[in-house]
Amino acid sequence: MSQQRTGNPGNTPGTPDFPDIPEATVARLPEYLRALHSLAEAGHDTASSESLAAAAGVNSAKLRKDLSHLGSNGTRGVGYNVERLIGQIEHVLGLTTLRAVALVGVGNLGHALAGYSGFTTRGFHIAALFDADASRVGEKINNLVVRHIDELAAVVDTCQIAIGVIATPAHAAQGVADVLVNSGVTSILNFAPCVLSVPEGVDVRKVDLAVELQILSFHEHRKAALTGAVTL
Amino acid sequence: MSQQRTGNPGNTPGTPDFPDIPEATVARLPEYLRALHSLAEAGHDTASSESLAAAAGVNSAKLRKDLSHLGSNGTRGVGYNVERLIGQIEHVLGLTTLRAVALVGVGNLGHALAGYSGFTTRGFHIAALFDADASRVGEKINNLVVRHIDELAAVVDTCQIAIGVIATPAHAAQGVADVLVNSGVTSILNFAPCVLSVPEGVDVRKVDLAVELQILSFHEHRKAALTGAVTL
DNA sequence: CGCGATTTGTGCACTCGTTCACAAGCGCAT
DNA sequence: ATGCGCTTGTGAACGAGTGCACAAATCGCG
Repeated sequence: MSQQRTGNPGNTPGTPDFPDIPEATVARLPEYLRALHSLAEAGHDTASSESLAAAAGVNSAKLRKDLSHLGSNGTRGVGYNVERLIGQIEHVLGLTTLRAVALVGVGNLGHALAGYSGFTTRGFHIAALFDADASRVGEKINNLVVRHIDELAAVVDTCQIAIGVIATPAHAAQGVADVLVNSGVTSILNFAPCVLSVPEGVDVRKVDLAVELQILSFHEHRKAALTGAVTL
Repeated sequence: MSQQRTGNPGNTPGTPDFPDIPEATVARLPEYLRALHSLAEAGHDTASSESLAAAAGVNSAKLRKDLSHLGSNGTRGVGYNVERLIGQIEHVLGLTTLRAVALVGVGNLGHALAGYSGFTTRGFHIAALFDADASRVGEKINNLVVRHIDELAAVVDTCQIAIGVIATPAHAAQGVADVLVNSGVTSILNFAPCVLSVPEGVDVRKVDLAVELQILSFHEHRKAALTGAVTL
């Protein structure tokens, strides 16, 4: 996974109401949430750490430790109450309110993201689409009209948008990030293959699709070298 | 970043020719590669660890240690030879040969991936598209015709495809993974929000776009709680 | 009511990754 | 040729994350 984090350099304060949760745990909570939803659909109303861990693809000790961070209480001898745990994780992740997201760049990837149902079904609402290309402005995708990027500040402000998604070419990404930040966005998901510089307090996560393939390529390469060596 | 790894449980053998490289380092190499290309385009022929680290968004000590793992030699007092280092990283990542990739699922996301230029420009060649939906078969995307998934095994075999990308709905993903593995694919990039079970020796990386947003949501939530507390 | 089966929560040891700080090496100017 | 400034490579300290193993807690049943 490729990612880039900024802001809050290491020290989660840890107020009583807001226990400090390790970043590694936070990164796994969404996966647990997905697994829980899947178990709930299958009719389970409780789940043991063992079964839940299997559904989430981790080992059970790690899962228990992770859940312990959010003051969770399963019942010993029984397991976790699925519905209750879903609620707890959603609360911690801040998914109790639908979050509005601004998507910038409706090229190949942006277009797909705009239509991706996974966002809407998991706590997010794509509130507005933007592009710098005037010829794309006005286009309608999924009942949302594409606006020119100059309107971004105004829309972000009126819609109370805190999260921005950048799906532009790399050369445009930093400029878009600046506009987003100046408009009040404090979290950015960046699909452009470049490093963004943002002021402290703004979180950036980076997803680079080619990077994932290159990591796989490494393992392919290694496997090939090893089996080759074995054949000798 | 959300990811899922399988196979080679921890122990990279580390043959003399193939030094054992920590997974964390491997995950950063593609980013260094991108930064190097960008520096090369800008006309630099050498780069210090400091400047390269800045371009890649890491600190210089980490970068130096990472590069030291691949027996790299920069020159003290000068820095790294950009072209040479590009070659070295490409070699380690196995990017010296163009790798063929099979893409399964040409829905919203798959469609975008098929057209994503970032793959082709960075060492990969999408060799074939597949879908289970007969009404999509025959459709042409980017000069590639969509084939029915039943043809997958044959095509993977004749084209020597080792990497598969799954961009199907979650419920279809495991089935597709099984077909891929049985056809000889040994690395899978999974965009479906579910855990795949694959035999040992097969590598799986998972990218879940909604998970990234949910992680950002957590930080938003935390920031809101903190500034709220400060205002009190 | 008590006992055994089961499962959580967690202290501890350990591995892995990061960061610091500095010695060794290189080039250039004098 | 020598010394000086710069940069790499790395040993060592540190910190975060993982996994084990077990005590504490809960339920069901006799």
